[in-house]
Amino acid sequence: MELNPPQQEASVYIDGPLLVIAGAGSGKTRVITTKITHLIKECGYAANSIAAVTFTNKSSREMKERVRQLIPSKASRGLTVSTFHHLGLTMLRKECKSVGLKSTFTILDSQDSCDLVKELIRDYPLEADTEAKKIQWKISSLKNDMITPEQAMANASLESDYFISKVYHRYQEHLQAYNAVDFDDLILKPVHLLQNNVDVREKWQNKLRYLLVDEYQDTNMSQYELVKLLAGVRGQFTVVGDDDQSIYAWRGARPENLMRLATDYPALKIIKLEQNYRSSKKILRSANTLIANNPHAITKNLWSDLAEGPAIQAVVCQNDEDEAKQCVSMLLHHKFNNRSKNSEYAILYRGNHQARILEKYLRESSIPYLLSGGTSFFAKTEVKDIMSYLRLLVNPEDDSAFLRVINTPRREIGTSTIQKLSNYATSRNCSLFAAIYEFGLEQTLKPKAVSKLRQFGDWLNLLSDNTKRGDLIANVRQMVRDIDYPLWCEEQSETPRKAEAKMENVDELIQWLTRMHEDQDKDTLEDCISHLALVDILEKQNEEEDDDDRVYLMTLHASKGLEFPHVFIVGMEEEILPHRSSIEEDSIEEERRLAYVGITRAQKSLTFLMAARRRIAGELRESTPSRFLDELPKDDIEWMEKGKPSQLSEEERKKRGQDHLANLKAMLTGD
DNA sequence: TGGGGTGATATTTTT
DNA sequence: TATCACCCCA
Repeated sequence: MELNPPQQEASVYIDGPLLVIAGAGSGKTRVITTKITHLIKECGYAANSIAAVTFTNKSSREMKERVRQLIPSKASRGLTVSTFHHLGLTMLRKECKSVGLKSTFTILDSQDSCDLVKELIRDYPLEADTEAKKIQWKISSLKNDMITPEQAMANASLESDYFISKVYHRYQEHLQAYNAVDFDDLILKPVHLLQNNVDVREKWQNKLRYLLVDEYQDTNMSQYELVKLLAGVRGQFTVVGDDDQSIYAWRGARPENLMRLATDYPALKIIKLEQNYRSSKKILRSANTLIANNPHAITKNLWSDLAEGPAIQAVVCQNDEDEAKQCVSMLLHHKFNNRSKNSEYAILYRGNHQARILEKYLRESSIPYLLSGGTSFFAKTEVKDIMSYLRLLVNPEDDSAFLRVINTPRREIGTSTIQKLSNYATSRNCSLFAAIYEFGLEQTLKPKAVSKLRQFGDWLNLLSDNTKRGDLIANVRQMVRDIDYPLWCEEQSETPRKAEAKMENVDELIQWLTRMHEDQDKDTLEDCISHLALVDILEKQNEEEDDDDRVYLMTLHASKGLEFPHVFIVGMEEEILPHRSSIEEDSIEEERRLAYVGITRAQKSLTFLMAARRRIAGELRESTPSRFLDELPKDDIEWMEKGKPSQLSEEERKKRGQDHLANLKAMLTGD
């Protein structure tokens, strides 16, 4: 398939900074990947001087894959396709000395940093009403806005803000002391480095001579700054985004960054991709009509060449149970009539809790589904355990890893021993690991406890030595054996099946390590581990499980960037789709964009569902149809009411419903 | 150490 | 109303 004229223009334009406004389904990834190959093949750019930046591991993987399809891997060797955070990490690894980090620095995940905040506010029990999660969130917001603790303290007008900035200050001090960074630092530290160090800045500007950024409307302040610093005055970059798909302002994204570019780079060229290759005319018209209710800095007229398509359905159900039931039954009907596969359907909703009831009915009808947004692979205990061992192996000073691992599996080192060890380490201002071998420890601890600790320390030292010399992966496997981890898994699981699943996860982790070790020429364990900490294997697992045919179940947020032939959006009600708090905070526009994102996921058919009554926080409440439904073109929407109580008794209806489902199932399976 | 009882809490989430 | 984190006790 050929590129259309604006796509073509965007992929060959290299005379200066370029902003591509890419409407939903307009083929932006194709433009980016084509442009990368164009830069390498036609414009003489070395692959290793090009960086394409995305937000998620998933999209960066996808982009890598698509580049691979376009040019031989030899030609793209050295090309950077990574997330913002990966790019930041790469820079930090190379420049850690300049920002006061030892090369062994570790990355705290959100759980770790939350624990750290919790620890920090423990000393202020009076202020504990604002709990750790919220404070962590605010610290993160400040960091995304590039506000230093000092600035935050100076700006704080409220007592609570002042408190938060004080915690922020201490938080940063502790990170420094731990030789650790959090996710936000992966962007922020490189930004500060490039701002303050001309040599380093020029070095990176010369290394990365062309930048491409995807989903630009999702960049926050620090990411904007990073791109700007890397691009420099030369301004050789292409950014792609869509202001109508900005749905992450609540976590610091600044969609106005799109237009800010025009100010910062007067030479900015703007190209719009307005042909949609995804949705039927009716679906696209609905999306356009809806989003026209938002103010626009950039006008855009998305059009489609595809068929008119079937009417969009809006189904009013009795209550939330009924809504889920109708949704599943309509899906089943549709599937039967169109002989389609489960994987052609997606059910989208505003909040994760809405998934539960859908799951219930999907299970009842034995429809397999894929729920996105479960516990991430790295949040699983077994993975966290092994990761902590690995982190400790790389950096024995990593206290949080030490604490997690010291008595897992059990080593008969109890809380009181650890408490004393920790006190001692604090007084000597050294790491927990270092404290094990201090002479003074014998005064506070029983000899038995000391010998247990040293036994652990000796083991770790030996393993660490072996790892430096011998085969990395073999040593990791040896470690898992040494600690009898399979046995521990069995003890921790109710069923042998679960223990097995845990060990499979451990194995998956090691396999990832192996792969990384082999193909990304990361020869040291520490490189592998720090990279691994940034990769979400869950996504990978999902993809692998994808080949069986399942209905997709996900939030509207999670659906961005995806497409499905048939889409159901449930909970089209006031206080849910414009969410209640968004109504209160007067941020309807982002909610409208969220609805827009949902609608534009659909290729062929689109169905809205709503419940006339809904259980919210245990209370049955009347609900009003979402205002967004009123904003859609009337002629394209077909309204219907379902689940009206008939003369039949509740029992009878229930039975008929089940019979109906059973019939459908029989038709489908007994085909 | 794990289970049970209790109380708070109820958007969206990636790295 | 349902879930979850947290705490305490055996």
